[in-house]
Amino acid sequence: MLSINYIRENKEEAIERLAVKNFDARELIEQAISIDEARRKTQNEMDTLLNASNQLAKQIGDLFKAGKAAEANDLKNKSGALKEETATLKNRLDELEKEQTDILIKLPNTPHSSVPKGKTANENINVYEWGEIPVLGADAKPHWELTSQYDIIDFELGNKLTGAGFPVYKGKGAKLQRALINFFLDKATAVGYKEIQPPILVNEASGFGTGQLPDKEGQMYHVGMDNLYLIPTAEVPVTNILRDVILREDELPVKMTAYTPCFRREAGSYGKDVRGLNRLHQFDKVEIVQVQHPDRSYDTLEEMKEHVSGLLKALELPFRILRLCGGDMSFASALTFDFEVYSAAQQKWLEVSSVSNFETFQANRLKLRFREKEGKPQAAHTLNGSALALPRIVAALLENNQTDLGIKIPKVLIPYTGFDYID
RNA sequence: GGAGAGAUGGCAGAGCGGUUUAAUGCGGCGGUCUUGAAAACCGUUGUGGGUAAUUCCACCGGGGGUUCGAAUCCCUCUCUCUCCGCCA
Repeated sequence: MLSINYIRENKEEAIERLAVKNFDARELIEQAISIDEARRKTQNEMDTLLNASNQLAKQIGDLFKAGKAAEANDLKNKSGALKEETATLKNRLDELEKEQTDILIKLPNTPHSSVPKGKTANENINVYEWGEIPVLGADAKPHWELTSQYDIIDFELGNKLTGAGFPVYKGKGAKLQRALINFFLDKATAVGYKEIQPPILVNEASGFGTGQLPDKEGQMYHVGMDNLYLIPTAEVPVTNILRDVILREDELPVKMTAYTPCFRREAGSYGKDVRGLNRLHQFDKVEIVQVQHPDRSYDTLEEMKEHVSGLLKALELPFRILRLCGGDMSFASALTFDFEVYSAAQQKWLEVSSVSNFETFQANRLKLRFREKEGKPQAAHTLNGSALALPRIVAALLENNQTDLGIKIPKVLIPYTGFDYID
C-alpha cells in the first residue's frame, strides 16, 4: 500500500511511475487526494467538538461536587446537542477513512526507476547468464519420463490421493527433496539468515499484510470452517512475524529463512506448461526474507541476488537473471529479478526464483516500522526471494544430468543425498 | 468438547464511574558523580491523527451500548490461561 502522504506530496511522480506498470492511476489518485482533504477537514471539526464536550463534562463534574445541581443540569442539555453533532462527524470520518483505504489498496506499488517499460514477459531484460547449455543426445527424455523410469516421482499416485498437481515423491526422489531443502537452509543460515518454521495456515490479517488479500483470494486454498488460508509462499507467515512491530535501527537488517510447502490453486493454468513438475498445486520452497533500512535495501537486493546465483552455480545448473518489465511485475513489488534455469530436454527456461524489493509497500500494510535514534518511527523496506523453489530445480537436474548410468547428482548434494546417481 | 478465570504502556503489575493528563517497579534514553565502569541520585520515556500553532483529538484485546463523564458498568465477538475429557 502506498502511503497517502507520499501520494499527496508526489502526485505526478506516482502517476508516471505506475504508468510503467501499465496502470492508469490518475483517477484513483485524484480521488484519494480529495477524500484525504475531506477527511482532514472532518477530523479537525470533530476534534474541536470533542474538546468542547470534554470541557463541559469537567465543568459538570465540578458543579456536582460543589453541590450546584441545577447549574449542572443546564449544562447537561448543552452536552446532548454536542454529542449528536459529534456522532454525525464520526460516522462521516469512518466512511471517509474506509473509502480512502479502499482506494489505496487498489494501487500497485510504484516500480523502481530501473524497471523497464513493457507489457509481457518478452520485454524482460536479460541481465546475466551463467553456465553452458547442455547438448543432449537424441534419446534424451523430459523429466516426466525420467521420474517414472526411475520411479522417483509418481504423478498418477498423487492424482489418486488428492488430484492433479500433487505428486508423490518416492525413494531417491523423496531423499533428493530432503537433500535440496537441507542444502538450501544450510546455505542461508551460513550467511546469517535465522531459520524459521512458520505455520503453513495463516489468518486474514496475515494475508492482507503481504498483499495476497483481498485481491488474490482465488490464488490461495481457503479453509472455510476456520477462515484460514494455506500459504502460497513462506513469505506470508515469515514477513508477518514483524507485523505491528517497531524495530530499533540497530536490529536491521532482519534476515530470516524458512522451508515450507507452498499451496497454489493456479486457477486458469492449463496446457503443456503444467506438464510434470512445471506447475504444481503443492511444492516445496526455501524462502529468504530481509527487512532493511530504506537507504540500504537495494544493496540488500543485490546481496540476495548473489546468494541465489551462488546456489545455482553450486548445483551446476545453467541459468539467467531477468530484470522484470513493468507489465510482468507483481502488484506489490518495486523491483524484481527472476531466475530461470535451462531444462535441456524440454529446451525451456524455467523460473525457479524471484527476488524482489517491496520497499515500503508491504511495511505500510503490515505496520512494520523502525525507529532511528531521533525522530518518528518510519516504514522499513521488505525484500524476499526464493532460494529456491524445488520442483523446477529437480526438473532441470533430472533432464540436464541424465546419463547412461542414471541421473548424476551434483557434487555439493552428495553429502546430503548419500548417493551420487539415481539409477 | 465441558467448566472456570482473564486480556491495561517494551515487560511486570495497580486502578473497578469524575484528584487517571493510567500509580508503582523493572527495562530503555539523557544527566550528575567517577580515571572508566558499577552503584546511587535527578530527569525523561507509547502509537496514530489534526492544526499556522497550542493547555488539540483518539487509543487500556475488537465492535456496540448506558452516562453530562467509562480502563472502570452492560451486551457481543475474538483471543489467552487453568482444570477435566479426548489425542500426536
